[in-house]
Parts: sequence; structure tokens; C-alpha cells
Amino acid sequence: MSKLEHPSSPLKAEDTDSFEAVFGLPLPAFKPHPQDGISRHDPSLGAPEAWPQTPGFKRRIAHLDMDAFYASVELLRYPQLKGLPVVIGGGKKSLLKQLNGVDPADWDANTPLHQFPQLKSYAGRGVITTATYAARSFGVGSAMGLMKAAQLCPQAYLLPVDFDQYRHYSQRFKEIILEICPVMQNTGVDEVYLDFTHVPGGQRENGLSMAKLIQRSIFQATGLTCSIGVAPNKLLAKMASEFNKPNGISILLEGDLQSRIWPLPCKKVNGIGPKADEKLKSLGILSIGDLATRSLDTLIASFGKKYGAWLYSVARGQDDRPLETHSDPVSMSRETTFERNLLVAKDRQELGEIFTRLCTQVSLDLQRKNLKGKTVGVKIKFDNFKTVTRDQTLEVAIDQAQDIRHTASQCLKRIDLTRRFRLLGVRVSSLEPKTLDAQDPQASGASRSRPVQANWLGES
DNA sequence: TCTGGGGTCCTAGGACCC
DNA sequence: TCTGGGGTCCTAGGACCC
Repeated sequence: MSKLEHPSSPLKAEDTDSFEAVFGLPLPAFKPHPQDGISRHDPSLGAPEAWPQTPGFKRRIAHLDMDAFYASVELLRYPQLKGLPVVIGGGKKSLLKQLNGVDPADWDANTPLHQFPQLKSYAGRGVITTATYAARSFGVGSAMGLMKAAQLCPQAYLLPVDFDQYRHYSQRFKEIILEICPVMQNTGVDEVYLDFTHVPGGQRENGLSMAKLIQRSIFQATGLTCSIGVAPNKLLAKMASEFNKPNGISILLEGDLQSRIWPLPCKKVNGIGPKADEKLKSLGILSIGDLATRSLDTLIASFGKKYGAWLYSVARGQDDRPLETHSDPVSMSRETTFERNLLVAKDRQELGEIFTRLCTQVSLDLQRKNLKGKTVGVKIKFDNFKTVTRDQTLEVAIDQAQDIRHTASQCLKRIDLTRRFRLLGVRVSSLEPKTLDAQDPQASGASRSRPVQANWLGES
């Protein structure tokens, strides 16, 4: 932190002069901050959608990733757990409550350690969502079953997920960022892409100054740390943000491709998952450098036209995707894994209640976002983990729970349910904004035309 | 006592239309 | 009477991401 240029050093002339030369405007949306004199974005003047591609400007794209976000937020609330192994788990709240008789709602910064449940006293389904770094050193991590984690680290404390809290901190750190760099792409609660290219000071030290400023501003405002990678594009920035975790910054230049990217295993690329990685390995391609030795034709022959061509460009560090500063939701869904596998013939009542609850939740989610959708679908995961989906598209978009439930039960009828299953899900897609015109007769059309008949659960 | 929940995007076949 | 060829929409499944 000793070499910080911000906030004390004045803005250099080149930062603004070139901006003015390009836009013919004196930095309309930026003005010096009264405290440090650094130009900050003024939200009241509106944010640009994206920077223009400008010859002479080095594209400087950052990827910012909060460190162990959920777990770190929990540690802010329960500092007595700091330094100890803690996992945030998908266990049901009621289960956690049973473990030691203390309701998580009653925890606070003074709760003694013995009132937090530990993995060793947990029995049931569920996986880890996030683990603190102390817990990760035992080999436990995201997506691992809680029971398996209990074997590796029985003394780890187990906390329930609290999405409201995470969303709150998510908004907070993104507000901080937007004050400094207004071109931001949301890619989840705990990470964003940023475009420093034309932000005043964004080119300084190839983006290091700006990354430091953002990192420190977030820490001062929230007490949370993050890691930032800055590179010529999103592909490389994403990888760079992992180089120096936690609380690190990595700056990647064009010339660093061979030395810093090629040695990495293919799996590190955002978009190469377990399946593709297996296939690459079977072809003798272990590292990104290996990938770069293969011809375009070879890769297309093995992976298809689109994915093969994408792999070819990935190996060369090429990626010209712009940041997407807006996105409309495509679908909304709710699903749940039961505490035990259920059978329609035996568990009709329980399934009916779960089904209704899922439809109601999706309906409320849609209404909260002022959306409705034309396609309704269901998902079943059987006891053997085979997943099937069915969906149906309606003439009119809907958002009411009973309409969703009616269409979803039509879908369920098309699935053979003589086998036990572990998960039920309900989804609405083909979303469109809800018209605010209350007079619209179509708004309740689906409900009106709904035939009254027994559905798959034998209810009316 | 294996294996969550909420998403996005892609593919591929069939229906249907011009 | 051989295989015409676009285009779009719908559906099911699957890979991948956080």
C-alpha cells in the first residue's frame, strides 16, 4: 500500500486531455472530488453505456472478485469466528436450530462460540456455498457435500445462507465502484467487470492506480476485501483476478500471454468446464499453451465450429466482447431438493404443498420485478440423478400463481412419475415486462380460460 | 450419508411457413 | 415422386457459471 498514487497525486494532464481530444467535451460526467481532487463520476449526469473504441487508447478491462464473499460478510457480523474454519451451508435453518437449540436469529457479535453449530453435529443433505480461507485449508470448498466436508473438517462452524444480507453488501460495493468507474458489467452478487479505458486515471500504471483506488474504497466502506485483475479484455482480466487472491491486484499486458497464461491448465478459462477439460486432456491438451499449438481446423473437427473456433482464440488471449451494462432477465425459477426422496403415489399431499409453494414463489419473484412470462416449465431430478424437463408456451404471458401452477401441472403430467425423485422445480421463461395497463383484458385471460379439472395431484 | 439453487447459452430436431 | 431452401418458433437436454 506504500506506493499508492491515489488519492494524493493530482490527475495528470494526459488523462483528461486525451479524453477531451476524443470526445470534444470536457469530461462531462466527471468532476474532481472535494476530498482528494480525483475526478469521480457524477451519477446525476448519467453514465455512458460503454466507451467508444478509440485508437490510441489501450483497452484496460478489469475483473473484480470479492474474496470469499458470503463468508466474509458473515465474519463482519460474527467477528468472534475470524480466523476459524467456517462454512456457509445449504442446510435447512430448522436443522441448524436443532443442533444446539439456539436460533440463528439470536446470534450476534457476542454469541459464544459453543452456540454456533459445527459440521460434526450435522446430519442431512446440503452442500457448501462458501468457506472461509481457514476452512479451505482443510480441503473443503464450494459445492462439496456437507457430510463429506464434516469428515475433512468436523470442527468447522456451519452457518446458514442469508441472501438478503449478501445482496445488501453486493449493492453497497457496486455503488462504491460506480462512483469511480461508471462502465460496469454485473456478473453475479460478488463480481463485476469494469472498463477503465477512458476513465480519468484509468490508464495510469496500466490500471494499477485505479485498481488500488477501488480496492481501498471498497474496504474502507464495507470492511470487505476483493481481488482485481486488469488486462486487455474480459477473458484475460477474469483469469488475472485469480492470480493474487485474496486482496490482490494483477496487471496483465499483451506480452504476458506466453509467460503467465499459457502455463495454466485449460480449466482456468471461463467457459471450459469439466466436460470440455476431460476431452481436451484426452487429446493431450493439458495447458492453454498446449491448446495454442493446435490448428483451427483440428479444434473445429474435435469441438464443432463455434466452440472449436472459440477455443482457438482463447489460446491466443483474444476476446473482443464488450461489457454489457444492461441485461434483461430471461427466466425465473424456483426449485427445491427434498429432505428425502419422494414418490407421487405415497407423498401426494406433501408434494402438492411443495409444488404450490414453488409456483407462489416464482409468481412473487415475477411480480416483484414487474415481469410475466409465456413459457412455463417443470424440472424433476430422479433418485438416480437423471433430470428431465417439460415446458409449454402459452398464448399470453402470465404471472399469477394459480395460472403458473395450472400450466406446470400440465407439464408434470407428461413425465412418468412412478419413480422416486429428489428435486422439483418450476420455471417461467419468455419473459416480458408487465404492462401497467390495468384495463388490459388479457392480463387475466389465462386465469379465466382455465378449465376446472383434476390435475396431476388429484386436486381441483 | 455422495452430489444446492438460480441462472445463461447452445444444439438439434420437428413443425410450420413462404 | 430423388434430397429445395430459407426462416422462425417450440421443445428437451446439456454444459457451464456463480
